[in-house]
Amino acid sequence: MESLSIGALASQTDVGIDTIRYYERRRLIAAPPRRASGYRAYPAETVQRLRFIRRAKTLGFTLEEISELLTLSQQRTRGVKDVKTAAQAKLARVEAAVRDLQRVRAGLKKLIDGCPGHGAPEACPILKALNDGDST
Amino acid sequence: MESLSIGALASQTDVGIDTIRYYERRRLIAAPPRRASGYRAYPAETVQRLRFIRRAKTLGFTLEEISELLTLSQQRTRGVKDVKTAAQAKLARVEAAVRDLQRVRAGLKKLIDGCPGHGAPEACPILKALNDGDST
DNA sequence: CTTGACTCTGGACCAAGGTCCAGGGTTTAG
DNA sequence: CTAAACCCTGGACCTTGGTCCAGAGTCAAG
Repeated sequence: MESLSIGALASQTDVGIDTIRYYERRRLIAAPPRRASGYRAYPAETVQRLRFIRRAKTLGFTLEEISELLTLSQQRTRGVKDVKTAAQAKLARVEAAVRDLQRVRAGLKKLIDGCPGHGAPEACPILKALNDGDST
Repeated sequence: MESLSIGALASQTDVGIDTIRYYERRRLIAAPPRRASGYRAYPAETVQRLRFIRRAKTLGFTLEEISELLTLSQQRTRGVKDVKTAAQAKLARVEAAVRDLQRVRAGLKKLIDGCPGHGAPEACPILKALNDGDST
């Protein structure tokens, strides 16, 4: 059996050593067997697991959510349904976040477009809106 | 001169007492004069200032950024230009965040649409993408 | 005067996701 | 053999924006 030191694992997955140990504490990856010296000896498939985590993170999943995905993905058939459901729920949260940010974007843009960029503070709609309310 | 206790200020602005003291530590609001008892005695205009902060927060500004806005808005004419510039910079950051989230949204949606929702894990594009990469 | 509501300070604590450190032991190349 | 590079543990620390607490003092109403 090939086994990897934590350093080798870190460089193959581009995940920091401290982060790998942190994931172990968070139980995202199993505690690996140890050598006589106490060094962690990872089975090769841990590479896959860490890459899974990395990719899920770029999709915006939290570690908590990834933990659930990992558990679900282990179940042969039931898992697939639940994974899809979880992904759909996440999609809904992402879409809500997009809408929130777009509302903010529109508010900011409106203020900026109305601001001459010079003159007295009273003439600046940005300052005016912040001071007087009506910051739609 | 009217002056407000911290509790009165809190209820007029809908900002928590602890939060007001926190803003004082963060120097978003000036340390007010004290009564003989040590109680804070706020001038009436602090209400405006706290509302300014609240509105800027709903526009997505961080406390750090709000601190800058407040400083800038105090300067008579130079301030207006800089406030506009700061708002534009913030708008750019918000727009970048929207784009990031939309990229995530598209990635998630694609995976979900390709997932049958049942059957073997190998047939699920969500799990496949997370395991094998290519999670565009 | 008494009671309850208010305020003070300093510091601890929370989420999330790590990062870094000291003070050791281990492994490996030369 | 030695030095560099690696690894171990436990715990402290970071960011952001607060929130909560204890133990003490103060204020207003009745």
